[in-house]
Amino acid sequence: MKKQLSIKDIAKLSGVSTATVSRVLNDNGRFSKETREKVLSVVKEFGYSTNSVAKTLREQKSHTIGMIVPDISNEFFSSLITQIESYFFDKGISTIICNTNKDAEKEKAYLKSLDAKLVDGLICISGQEEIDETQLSRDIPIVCIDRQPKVSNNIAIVGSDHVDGGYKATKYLIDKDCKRILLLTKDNNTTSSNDRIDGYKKAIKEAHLQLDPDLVIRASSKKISKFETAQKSIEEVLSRDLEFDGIFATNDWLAYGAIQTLKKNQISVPEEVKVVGFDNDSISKYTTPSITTIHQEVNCIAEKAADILYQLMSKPGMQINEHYINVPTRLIERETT
Amino acid sequence: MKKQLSIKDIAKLSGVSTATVSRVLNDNGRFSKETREKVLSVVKEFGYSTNSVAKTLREQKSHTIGMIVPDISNEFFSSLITQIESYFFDKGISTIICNTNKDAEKEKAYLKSLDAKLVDGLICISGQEEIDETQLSRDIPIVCIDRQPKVSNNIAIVGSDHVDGGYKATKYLIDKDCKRILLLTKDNNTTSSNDRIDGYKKAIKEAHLQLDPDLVIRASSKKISKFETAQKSIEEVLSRDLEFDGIFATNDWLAYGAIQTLKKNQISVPEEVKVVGFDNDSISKYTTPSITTIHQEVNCIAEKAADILYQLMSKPGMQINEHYINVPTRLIERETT
DNA sequence: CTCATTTGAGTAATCGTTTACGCAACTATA
DNA sequence: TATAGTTGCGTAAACGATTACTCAAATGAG
Repeated sequence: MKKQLSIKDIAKLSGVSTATVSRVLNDNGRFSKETREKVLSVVKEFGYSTNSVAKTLREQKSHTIGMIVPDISNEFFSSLITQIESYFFDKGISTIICNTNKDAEKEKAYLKSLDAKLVDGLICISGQEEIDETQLSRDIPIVCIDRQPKVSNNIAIVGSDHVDGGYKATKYLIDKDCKRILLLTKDNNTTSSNDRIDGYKKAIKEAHLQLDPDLVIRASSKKISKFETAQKSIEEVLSRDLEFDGIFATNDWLAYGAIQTLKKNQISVPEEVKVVGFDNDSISKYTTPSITTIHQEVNCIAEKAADILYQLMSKPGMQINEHYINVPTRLIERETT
Repeated sequence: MKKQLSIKDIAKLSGVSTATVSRVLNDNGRFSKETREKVLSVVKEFGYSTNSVAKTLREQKSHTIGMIVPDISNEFFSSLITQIESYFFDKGISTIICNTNKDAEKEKAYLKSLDAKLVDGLICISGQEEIDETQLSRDIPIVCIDRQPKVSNNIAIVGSDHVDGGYKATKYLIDKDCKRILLLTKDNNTTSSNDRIDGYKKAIKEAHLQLDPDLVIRASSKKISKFETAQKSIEEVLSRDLEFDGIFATNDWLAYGAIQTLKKNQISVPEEVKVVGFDNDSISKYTTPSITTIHQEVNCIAEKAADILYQLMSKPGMQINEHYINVPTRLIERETT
């Protein structure tokens, strides 16, 4: 049965006080070279490592950030996570990733738990509603990605310019001579997809095309994958004999599902219908035909979010000068248009 | 500036001692109905929530488990994570997910950090080497998934029966009349892929086919995606004019990459070459042709792992009776065979 | 040699909980 | 009316670190 060694044990073994051991380990305060050697050798020999719970309690600082994410299996999210986590790791800060599975209750619970764990910062990625930072017991620095806070007191919001992304995608289809463009999206209510839809509408209006509500499909995605959601929606649309010559899908898996369904119905892409997706997910790159899509600059978003959060954490009381940081998107032309 | 309330504040506000507040909040010990009401109302009014760092320090129990995973963007892993996390969430235990990005140093650092955070249990998923549980300062219950511990003292190892999976895949190709089956795998050294290869060899030998080392491709996957890895390997194989009529790829993205590359080279699947993948990743289901694959029972693996860990956590000192829990795989027939 | 300064290290308070222990005030029993 | 048992709650000691205060000893300046 292993027993964790405490700083007291090390103090006793090195013949000094706990204060001295602490000073040596944190290289903070005064001690002679000899005591240093002595303490370090004891630490090494007996394999002591500091109890970070006690350290956190005393310092009121956990050297840890929390990250709330709706779905780690989403490629865009997992890239963000990986990069942000890596950024903070290099600074000696560890990351607690909380996967809420899009469950609002779970999100609340995790928010509370992170708060109680004294995390030094918070990154909140996407989600159905605003993030409710009001229930936090302390003023924790927060950065949102593709998400709004409830009271945007001193919270930065980083994300792609989704309106412009949606606009670019739609405009591109229009330029390719599409007249009736189907908008395919899931029925969840994230700010990012709403923005993309706004971009779509903007482009349609600007081109003086008819904004046909029938062409806007908010597909229910209960318990089924995005692919299947798209499949079902397109089958349904085809059965209604609704005419369309272009599809803007608000993510690549929807686009992919749509394309496969069109194929199955002997409708050729891009000849009869052109398709644009969103996210530049691997699937868009590797499928045949490869999917024209709107690329989000994940690296840039991750870096900006991490940078801002780190600054907020380092300088308590710092005020954010820019609340919204919009990162431009990029259209990637591929075979579906 | 918000200041976190402590139990002392609540005690003062309710006119009782901290002990009583604690007893009420944990419903543990004796107190009158009136004090209960009083304390709870104060708690509600002032929005107190307990500091779990202090609680953890005092209880020597964090109600938290750690999970070490090489790559959260892998679909199999992210399913495991989601399910295990959900299992423990329901039991009031939160999960810290650590993404090591396949970096051994990072893994060590995170292991140490989780140890220092006093996690009550540990799940270690896959990885290049054995998990080095010897550097832990306490006896933390551990369950490995597709992974070996360094000293398998009292550690359960859960996972698919990869040998059998590899065998099934290969045997199936053989039954479909393939004579020269290419094995396509990444050059990383995980136990699971090694096992799959063993299964391949077993099937080949059993059928008295020639075990041609040229047919075993361990593709280098440095800095490129699995798809590209497969692409490169197959191009290379084709340029060598190596003959083959079947491919067993140790995961679905490799299979997918291989299929697309064959197509590009006017080799038809399944007519000229039949392909079997592994994992039953979404891609295998949704691509055309859909990929025959070996399904891993993620739900079952996740549940078993979680169950065992939870038991070990609940009954300290409990001995594991079964060290290896092998979950059978299932072949899913699709269009590539 | 004297007095001021620097150096090294110990003492004890603190962070916010939980809980063993003790004790007064009730309640119940005979 | 004693006495035993129960109930409600407060006191204080942990948990394992950090750090503000001390203070003796060593060092330096004049």
